[in-house]
Amino acid sequence: MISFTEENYLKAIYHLSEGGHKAVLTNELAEAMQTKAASVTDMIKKLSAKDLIDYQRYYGVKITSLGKSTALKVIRKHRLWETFLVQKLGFTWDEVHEVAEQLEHIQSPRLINKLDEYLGFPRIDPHGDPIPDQHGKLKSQPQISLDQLEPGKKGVITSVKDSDPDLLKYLEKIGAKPGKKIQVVRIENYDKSIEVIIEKKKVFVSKEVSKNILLSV
Amino acid sequence: MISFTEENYLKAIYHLSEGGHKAVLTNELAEAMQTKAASVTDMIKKLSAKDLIDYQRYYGVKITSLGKSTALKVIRKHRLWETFLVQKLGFTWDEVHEVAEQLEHIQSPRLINKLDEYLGFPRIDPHGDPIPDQHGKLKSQPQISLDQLEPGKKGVITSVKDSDPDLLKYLEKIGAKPGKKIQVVRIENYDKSIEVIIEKKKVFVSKEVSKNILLSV
DNA sequence: ATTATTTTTTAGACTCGTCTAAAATTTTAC
DNA sequence: GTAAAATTTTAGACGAGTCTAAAAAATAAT
Repeated sequence: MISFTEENYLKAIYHLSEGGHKAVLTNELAEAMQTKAASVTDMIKKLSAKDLIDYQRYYGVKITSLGKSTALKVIRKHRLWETFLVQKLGFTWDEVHEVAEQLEHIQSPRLINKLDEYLGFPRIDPHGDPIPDQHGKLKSQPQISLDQLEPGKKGVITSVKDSDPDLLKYLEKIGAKPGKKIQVVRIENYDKSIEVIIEKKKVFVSKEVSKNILLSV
Repeated sequence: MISFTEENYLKAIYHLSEGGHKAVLTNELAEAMQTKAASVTDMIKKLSAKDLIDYQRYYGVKITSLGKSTALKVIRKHRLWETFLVQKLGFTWDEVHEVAEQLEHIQSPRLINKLDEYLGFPRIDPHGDPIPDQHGKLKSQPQISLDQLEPGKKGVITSVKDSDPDLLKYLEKIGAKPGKKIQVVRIENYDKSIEVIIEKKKVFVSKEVSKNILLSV
């Protein structure tokens, strides 16, 4: 049986490795998990013993295919619960992350499949992130972040990277939600802040914010 | 902060004490929690230090009013989730207990109040048990168990004590669900099994089963 | 290429919840 | 009213997950 904590580590490794592509360093993981490097090393050994990650001392970890599908099953639950909270209970998209962090650990395949059905088998969550299937498989469309888009070019917002409530409330206010069209007007050379058009309105966003807005082009 | 385990102990103490009236003995609690008496003693000290129970060594524990409302808030969550699972996700009443045992520990007053609203502020759960309010207050109607009803007398099934799936499936089959009228025809002297009429049909139930069927008269 | 710095790992300890075995207390039996 | 039996508590230990401090390995600097 996989523990609550192990699931959280695995999820962090999945995200930091950008879906299992990069190796993840001990300190990165410690930062992400709000813990100390020594604790990470201990946990890494446990996950490695369960074949969820490949571990070589001093070289960081890589997630295995078993680890990846395990992580994606947790992410599936997280995103389905977020969808439920927004669509059925009337939460706003900046309120759901914390609660979903708890709900994602409920163990009941029957529950999650019934929930999926109840929600009408949604493909994306309220932040635009794709929802993995029962087997932990994810179809991901190619996407780039707003800071990589050149002036004049257009895209459609697919999702938002960070789940920080302040960021989400801000994006809500400027109308930057998944599904909306966005066009880059100008990039300020000094600080790389970007002038964009969203729903016919001109808006300025900082480079920091633009890195969190993901687009399909 | 109260832990997952502490919540479970407190709930067990509440139930074993029949709502806080009786003192609960260490061994009773060990039996209920599927653990050893020594472990119970340790946990009792922690709950006592948090003023959730009154503890005198060798004499068992009594739940305090703080402990009682804490337990009832957990029970509120349990029963609201059970109601959700049955009413919205299409679970049957014998399938919900285990999942609700997990869901009841989710910490989010906002979530549980939104859920309550979404369900239309239900007063009872799928087993007929009353749902406590936000403050951990419970209105309980007086009820007796079927084995205490005399021949010829009638009652309305209010709830079912045990949440064992086999019992619930059996009661479903014989039509003994909350809200149904029930009349005692005869009590067999030898084994105290009872012949009853539910929805115009004669049914025999054992004493063991009859103790789990609660009625208002 | 040797030293200095950063990163990672080990060693030992702490809390939580659990256990077994032994001691203390209460209850029951005679 | 004392002995036997049952119950409860203490003592000491263990695994999970965490920590601090120190050692080891890798990376960067001169």
